[in-house]
Amino acid sequence: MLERYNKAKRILLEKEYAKLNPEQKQAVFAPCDGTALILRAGAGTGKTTTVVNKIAYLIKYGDAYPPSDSLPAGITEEILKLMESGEAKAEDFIKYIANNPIPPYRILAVTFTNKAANEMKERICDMVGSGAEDMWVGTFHSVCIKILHRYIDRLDRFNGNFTIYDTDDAKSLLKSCVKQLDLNEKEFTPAYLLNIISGCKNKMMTPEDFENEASGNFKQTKIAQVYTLYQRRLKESNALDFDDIINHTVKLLKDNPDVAERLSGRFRQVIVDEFQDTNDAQYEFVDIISCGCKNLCAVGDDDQSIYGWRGANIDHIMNLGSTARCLTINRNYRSYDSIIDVANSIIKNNRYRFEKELRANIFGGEKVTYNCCESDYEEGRYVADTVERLVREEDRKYSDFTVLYRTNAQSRIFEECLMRLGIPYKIVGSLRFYERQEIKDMLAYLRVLANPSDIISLRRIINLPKRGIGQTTVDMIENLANMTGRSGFDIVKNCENFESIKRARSGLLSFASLMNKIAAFASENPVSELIKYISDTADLQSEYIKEGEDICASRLENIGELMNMAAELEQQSGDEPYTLSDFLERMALVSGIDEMEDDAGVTLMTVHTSKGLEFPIVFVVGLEETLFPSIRNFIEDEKEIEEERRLCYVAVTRAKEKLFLTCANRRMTYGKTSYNPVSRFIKEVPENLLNDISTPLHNGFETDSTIEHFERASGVSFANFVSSNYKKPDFSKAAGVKSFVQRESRGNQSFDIGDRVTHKKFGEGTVGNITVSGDMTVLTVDFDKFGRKNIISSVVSKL
DNA sequence: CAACCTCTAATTTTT
DNA sequence: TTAGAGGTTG
Repeated sequence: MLERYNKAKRILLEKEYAKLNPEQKQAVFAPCDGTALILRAGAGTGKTTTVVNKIAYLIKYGDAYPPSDSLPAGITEEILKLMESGEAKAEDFIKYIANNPIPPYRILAVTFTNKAANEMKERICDMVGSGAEDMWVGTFHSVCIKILHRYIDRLDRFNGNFTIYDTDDAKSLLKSCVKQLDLNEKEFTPAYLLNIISGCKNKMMTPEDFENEASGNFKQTKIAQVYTLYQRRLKESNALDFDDIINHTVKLLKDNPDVAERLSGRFRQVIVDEFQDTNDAQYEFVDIISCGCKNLCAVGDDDQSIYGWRGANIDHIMNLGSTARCLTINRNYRSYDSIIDVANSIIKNNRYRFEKELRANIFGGEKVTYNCCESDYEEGRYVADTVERLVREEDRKYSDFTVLYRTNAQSRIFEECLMRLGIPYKIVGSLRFYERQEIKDMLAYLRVLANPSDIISLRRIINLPKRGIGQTTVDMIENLANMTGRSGFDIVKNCENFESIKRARSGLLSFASLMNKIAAFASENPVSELIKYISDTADLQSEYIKEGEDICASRLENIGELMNMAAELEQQSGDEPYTLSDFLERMALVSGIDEMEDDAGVTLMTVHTSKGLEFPIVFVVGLEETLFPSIRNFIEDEKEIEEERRLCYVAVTRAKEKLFLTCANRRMTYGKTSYNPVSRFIKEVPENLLNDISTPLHNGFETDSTIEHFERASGVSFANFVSSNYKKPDFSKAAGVKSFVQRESRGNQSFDIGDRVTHKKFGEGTVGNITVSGDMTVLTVDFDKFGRKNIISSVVSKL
């Protein structure tokens, strides 16, 4: 009877999830026995579907799939017969089948984007109905904020009204720190510092750690000082930057084991999406919250890790594999086989990855087209012409097409060429809603209201519109706030008590009374009304009108849009009060209007932005050495070239039906003409997989001869542009000029460290370092006549 | 404080 | 090339 029961149960469950393929089902039914599950899901393999089904299964049936060793209570011959009859659904027998089902509130699902979180939540709710909204589904940041709010009393000196500083705010604060420390502002730029500090935070390195590591090195010590001050000033402003949100949470959990225990005890299953993108701090958070990964289901694809430069550490997904139960889903439902073949042939050149191959499920697609164009302009024209042609010949819609490029700067030419043919297009991800000046202005008003210590926001609005408050006064207020430990706004209110800012008192007092009026209004009215009130009372319009009618109108329109968003959120929250803090938090963590507007047009975006999306027809453009792969990445080491390759893999796997790969022999870069060899990624694709329609002269497989051809034909050194004046801050590697050589086509040359070499333009030099990546040899050469550190890409010969 | 000039640096950006 | 920042001037 037990055997019959187990068999019937299995069949019923299999039937309920019949839409999934065997690999996906295996993932859904994987037992919850305290072993981490790692689900490697290739591009286009139905990852979200699998995860969503898994969560629904856990909620409904818990750990039902493994055979039971005893019959559940109440089961009778009659019930068993019904189960076996095959006409009923598993759901009808849920109480006999379910084994320790997981209540939704004991499930945590973490994603990287709001979009992914919303989609996941929605789909699960659709599947399991009511109750599912008790699940914790959110981004790392939103989940951590939730925890921080709940245990705010454990956080030293912060209170619940804390402000979240975005990248711009963080940079402003850093700039002010550099000033305060009286450091060279050219050497210590905000962007540079933020980069380093963010890197530290991603690795859980405190200012003290950094200082210890600096061990006397002058510059490093200075950076440590900035880092220390920056953290202090954040605290004084009752503010967190994006990285702090994660870091402070981890610290909170470490310092308060009772909290950690409470939370990790609560969650019976933790699901992390895009696991390959977790940084060290995020991993630590996951580790704590999932009882040392016991309750973890990590979903991701090492081949799609493209955020290493932001601290994402691919090692997490690679290493977890040794202790976890690993499952792979590889059947691709998105693209034609011809596209899959190209994708596979590129990605297999990476060494640091799990060996796997995407398997196509849709056959008979046309060959991938490759076109090496004469110039960047030709490339643009080719794309525009092709769009136009396919719209005409195949009745395609403009919205079927997407152009993917490596850098934003490339978009211009495509815009130009599309416009010329009257083809509508849209650029995704360029200017984000919440980054607009007027939105930030309005938010700054709201932030100061909620958190009077927020010095960065205070700075922004104290003289907006103009009230005759100058830079010096603002600096002074900041100083006074720092010294007295009072909030910036408090200083403003009491400006008469401070000699140093008395001169600006009329402006300051009018600002203070304005804010008081606004505060009074805020206490009685919802956020949406408040926005309108501020816009009118503060008279932001008077400032915007100076930029012209049109700009002013559009700024006001955007503020109106912000108001609508607030109104909508208020409505959504129903009976629950919707507070200013709720709104501000959301604005800080949501990138504004998440949905891509559906107006028909060709989509233009960077490859990074395209991750997770799919399009019928895709152009991957600018496939040239130095551009894609980017020159900044392959100089340093092999690991970064692999990330570029993954990026290329991501680009290629976006295409469902048609894929075009293009590059340009000649391109304007920084105002100079450059001649780049064809991307190695093109060369990694077997020729028979590509329909090469390049003009015969430049069918581009002989990279090295292409360089020489152009150097001869044009009289322009290929090296010219790259060598122009590339300086990388902190480039403390061996001094010298770097150069790369195509080993394959030169064939007979090999180099050793110390070899003397000669170059057409740069003369003689000594080989300092050699890195082999693929069939490319990167030489670091100290050229005798250069003192400065330069990077060139060109050809040298042995002396 | 706006308008103009000069200099400089230049990937990718889920939150 | 070109956008943005910083400095100078009326």
